[in-house]
Amino acid sequence: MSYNPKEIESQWQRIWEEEEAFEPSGDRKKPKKYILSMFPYPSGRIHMGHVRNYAIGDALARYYRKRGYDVLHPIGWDAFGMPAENAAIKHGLHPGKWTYENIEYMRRELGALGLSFSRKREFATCDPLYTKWEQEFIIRMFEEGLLYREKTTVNWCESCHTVLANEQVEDGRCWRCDNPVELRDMPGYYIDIVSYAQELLDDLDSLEGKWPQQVLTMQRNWIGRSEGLEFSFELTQESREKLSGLFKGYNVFTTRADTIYGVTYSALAPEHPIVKYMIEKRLLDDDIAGKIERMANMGERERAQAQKEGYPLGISVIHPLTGAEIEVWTANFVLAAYGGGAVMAVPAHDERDFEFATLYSLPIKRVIEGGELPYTGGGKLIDSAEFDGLDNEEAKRKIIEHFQKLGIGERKVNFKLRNWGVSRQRYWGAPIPLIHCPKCGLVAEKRENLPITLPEDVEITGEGNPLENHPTWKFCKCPHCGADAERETDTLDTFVQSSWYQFRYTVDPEKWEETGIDRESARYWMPVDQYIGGIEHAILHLLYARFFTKALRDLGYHDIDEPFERLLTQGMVLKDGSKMSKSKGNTVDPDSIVEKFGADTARLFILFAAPPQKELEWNDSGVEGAYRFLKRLYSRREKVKHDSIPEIEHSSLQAASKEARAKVYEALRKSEDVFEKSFSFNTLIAAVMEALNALERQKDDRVWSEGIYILLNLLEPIVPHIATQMSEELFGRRNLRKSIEIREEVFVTDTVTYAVSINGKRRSEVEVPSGAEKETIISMAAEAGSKWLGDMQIVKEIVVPGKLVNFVVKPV
RNA sequence: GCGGAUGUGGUGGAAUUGGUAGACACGCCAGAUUUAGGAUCUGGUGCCGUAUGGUGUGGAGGUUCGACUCCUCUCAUCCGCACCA
Repeated sequence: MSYNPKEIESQWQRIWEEEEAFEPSGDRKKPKKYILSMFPYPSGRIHMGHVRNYAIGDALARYYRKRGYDVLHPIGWDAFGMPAENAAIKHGLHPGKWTYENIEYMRRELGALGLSFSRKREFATCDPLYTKWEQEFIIRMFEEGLLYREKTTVNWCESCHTVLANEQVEDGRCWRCDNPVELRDMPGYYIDIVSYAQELLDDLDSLEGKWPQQVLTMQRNWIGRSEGLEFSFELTQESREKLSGLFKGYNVFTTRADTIYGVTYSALAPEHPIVKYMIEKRLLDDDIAGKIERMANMGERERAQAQKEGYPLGISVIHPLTGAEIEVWTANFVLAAYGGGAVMAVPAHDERDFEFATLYSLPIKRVIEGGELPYTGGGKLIDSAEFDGLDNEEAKRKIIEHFQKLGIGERKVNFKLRNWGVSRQRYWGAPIPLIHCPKCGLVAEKRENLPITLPEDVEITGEGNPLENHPTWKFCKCPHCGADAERETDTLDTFVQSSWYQFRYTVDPEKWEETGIDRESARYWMPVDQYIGGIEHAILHLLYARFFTKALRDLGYHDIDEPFERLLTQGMVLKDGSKMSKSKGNTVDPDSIVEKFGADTARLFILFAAPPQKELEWNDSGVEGAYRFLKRLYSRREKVKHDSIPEIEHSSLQAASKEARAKVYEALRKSEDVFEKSFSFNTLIAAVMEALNALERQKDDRVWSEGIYILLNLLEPIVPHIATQMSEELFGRRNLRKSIEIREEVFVTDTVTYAVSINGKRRSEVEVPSGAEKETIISMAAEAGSKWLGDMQIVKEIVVPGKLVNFVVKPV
């Protein structure tokens, strides 16, 4: 009977389903492993990236299950979001119906890959039961002041009709639809992630070596901590009067307190309140006011690329140490959202300040010795009063201390990270469970009324927020005073759902009604031992999920600090050198590969073609090669004549059989490192292929039986169907139940091959009895290399045990 | 501009971490089998050379008995950040 993947695969998938083979046992005395691949968005069909992601996770889950761990390996659906709503606009289909139909379809596709997921723990984030607990967390955050409402300038995507968080703007464009982002002033909800910035930064150290360096670096840069001095520039008397006494001054932040004596002007962001006030009160020329407004309204990206531009405001501040008057300008390179939207400018030692000063012929004053201006390096201070002669690093400390002593400035830590805007003006998301009461203000919905669900009867047109437009949904009573009130119609960013799903899986499904996160289960299962997903989430999801973990911990839901112990970022699947995409027409449909070759072939190819971290180039003939290997493996059933590992006296075997056993056990020895550390499945598969090749070169039945017994054990996590089928047939699956002991004796050989090199160049080789004395080895090697040693004087002999002999020679 | 990563046959990729470079696979070549194609099997396959041999891990130096591996410089590609004061 030849290899028939379809039959074998559907049979085992059915059996696993019936046996509920992949549910965790719940036995808390067993060691645990929580293996999690990032859950998919139910877009409609799976793609090769999914296959890769889940093939890696499944291999690990199956490996640990076999090693006796209780394994949690769940799957779910990141089910809220824009595409469902777009489909609704286009086809008039309700987003919920569209989503659940997609889930149904994709569940079948993933099922056909034979992935060992816990079925009982599957959920979609749009399930009301999931929303219920999420809304409770949001209410708790609201009560603790961690979630707040504020009107600010936001990133607005006109094509998505919604606001975006900072992290979701890439190169000034929407991360989802690539539309340029506009700035708008709007009220919205924010989560105070910045108050966790320090912990989020510090705990990255504990992930060192367990997360890819690249991701750690990206997160550190995104959080962007910097330390410096914050002080206030006081306006001159005359300037105060000009501003009707409404402003005394403003704060600035600097990391270069050492250059304080080099300040020659100061600059405000065009959005700064003082600038806004001056425009409003027509304190500037109309012409200039117009130009400033145009600067302020430029998009983020546009502005970053624009030429430096600025205008004097006709006001001055007083230098806090020298008392000198300093001109105040407004400039387009000053960011409103950072450090108070104002800077002290030191053109001699800052490139931006220099460029600006040169452009507008502003004074430049050097205060640090060193190279050409602008000079940003270190050195001794000059022209800096009592700080002259100090090294600039020391001066930083001393000057900050000086400010503190005088009570005019503080040491300050600033972060680039900004608070997470979670409002979305869309329908298909989790409603924010807050209510606007004309008397009580913004209040939380009562717990017993959760979840607040979405209305079914909506018209989704893409114009405006369907919840806002719904005739009745938003009208309610205030939970405090009973007055007529209105529900919040914004829904939550979908990244909120994916920020805590890793905890939800740990809850026993029987308790899903009564609890959102169960402390005891979380303590047992968390953190996720191995998380697997794409690098594109290096900031977004991974930062939010880390933050949520800490926030929920502090709200008393569990005791975990970091959600993901180890992270593997898999590379993309490419075809013809570029990412598979419909627009390029270079996609390969997983279903058709499974249909033609079977799931095992797809899994084998994808794990064999490249290490998981690297990009993977899809190759049709490579797939056929994988299929060929499985066919060959399957046909070797006939070589197996024993139903377990037979007794073998190693020394009595012929050389080829010894060699085969050594290859088999080498593969076995390699497997632990591959599954637990390196994840280089490609090399394990190569080792298995080598072992099979070596088995074919020998004839001993017992060695065959032992070899197949072990190789199937190693292959089961990678190609589970064929491995289980053959194991069932040949060994009653006994070979899959536990790890197999390594027989060290197979690595002991009678002779060892030594390479013979002369001056580091390999010339020959020689068989040396194992255990030979150094002198024997050298003389045998000299014999083998005599052709090259003839007229030479041996200066030095180097013996690397078991490897080679190197003769260092020179002409006589 | 700043930061990070990667450069090994025609291709995907190995190399026990300083010790025989190119495992394993794809492709290709030759042969066997087959009515033919496909499939399968056997052998070969870094480059130059008929050959003894030479040469070879992006390039140039260096350390070492010995370097894909360590150091310096350099080139290329990819990724991330991008006025964060």
